[in-house]
Amino acid sequence: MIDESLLKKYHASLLKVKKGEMLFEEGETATNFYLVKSGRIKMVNVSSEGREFVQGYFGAGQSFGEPPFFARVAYPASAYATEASAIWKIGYDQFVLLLRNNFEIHLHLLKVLSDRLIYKSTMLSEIAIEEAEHRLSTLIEYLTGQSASNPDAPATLSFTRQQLADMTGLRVETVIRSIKSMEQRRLLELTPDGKIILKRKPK
Amino acid sequence: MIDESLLKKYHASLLKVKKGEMLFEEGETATNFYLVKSGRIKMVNVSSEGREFVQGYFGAGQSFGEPPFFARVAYPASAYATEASAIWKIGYDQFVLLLRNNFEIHLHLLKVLSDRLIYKSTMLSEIAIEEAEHRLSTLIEYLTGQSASNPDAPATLSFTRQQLADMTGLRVETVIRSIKSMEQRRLLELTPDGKIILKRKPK
DNA sequence: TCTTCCTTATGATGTACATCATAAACTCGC
DNA sequence: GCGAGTTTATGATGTACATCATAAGGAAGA
Repeated sequence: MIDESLLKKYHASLLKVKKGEMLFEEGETATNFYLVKSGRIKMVNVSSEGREFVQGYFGAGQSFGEPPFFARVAYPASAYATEASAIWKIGYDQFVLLLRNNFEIHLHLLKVLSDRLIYKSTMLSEIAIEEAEHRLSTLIEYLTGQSASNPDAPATLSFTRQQLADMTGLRVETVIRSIKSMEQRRLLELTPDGKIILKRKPK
Repeated sequence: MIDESLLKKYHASLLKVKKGEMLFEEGETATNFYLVKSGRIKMVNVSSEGREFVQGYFGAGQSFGEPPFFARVAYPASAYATEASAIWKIGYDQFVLLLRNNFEIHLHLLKVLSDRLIYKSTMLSEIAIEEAEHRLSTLIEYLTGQSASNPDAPATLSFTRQQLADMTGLRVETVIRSIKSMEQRRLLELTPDGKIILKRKPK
């Protein structure tokens, strides 16, 4: 969303990371604005008992880790590459300067954070007060909406049941059973190979 | 955080609401930027089975409902006054104009949204993967940090156990039992009248 | 001051989901 | 092209928290 020439103008540097490589860890202080040029980044929390919660996945064109960057506090989660990636990074003063000179980007960033806040608020209330199937259908609806270039096309989801579990605070077995049950009750559809989730007709 | 004369300059209007009055409801489209002048606003989601989840409380000087306003989508939660309140409201075009002419406020807003995003992310992972007592101590730590003017002073929390329950997705009885248990194990302290929670010594 | 509603409290019981176990299909790097 | 590690799958069992019930102490308002 931010032009590369603009990033270069404000002294952004390009960081190459291998699959599995860590970008930052929970607790570190945020000093850079990150933007994915290519690849895929995963943000996770790990509980005291070793359970994982995925805050989000970020692909080409998306920035991540902005909240602690702007709030100037420690990262509330860790980030690492799930595949070889190239990441733009830019320091605080330079980025603020960029914002000062580019109102539209500044405003767009407000929208990006707002979108994310809506997602978090939605999932927060889902996980807090709704049960497994409800949580899953809300997440699935959101994810299909995200990935669909054409909102009318029956988009297939490329997330595994394990990934859905990690984003909903459920366990794989529960996700597997819930999806199976929802499929039997025609609340969602599966592709012939049984692997990919299809969104049900939009209401 | 935004000067009143500035709000007036951009044609903000002052809205007076009585205790219990609704400001907007989940599903409505967001058309105004809201800022509390005085009083207290509560944002909540209600589940299909009638369970409540509180997204947040907002007092004097705080804005609320910005995410759907900037993202130009429907509210993900409802807001109402828990006491008689006065609220500044301002339309989209006017507010964008205000931002365009006031870089510091624009940047500050980025920080406000960032702070909120960090809170949501933190609670999301807590509720998803940690158990009751852990969730509660994280929330209590956050809330005491929020309200403490002096971070060293042993701040007392003025939230009821019901309110803590509504913010953690737990039920009152569980909060009561957890707090009692934590108090007995000296993980937190209670005031003599047993009603208010004291934060433990900062580590 | 009396009534009503909220808050804290505690015990008994229920349940959605986690956990543990086991396995077949599949995909991926070497 | 073959072990190693995912992914989907299903059954048996465990448990943290919810739910239900009941009650005493306070605050609020009429």
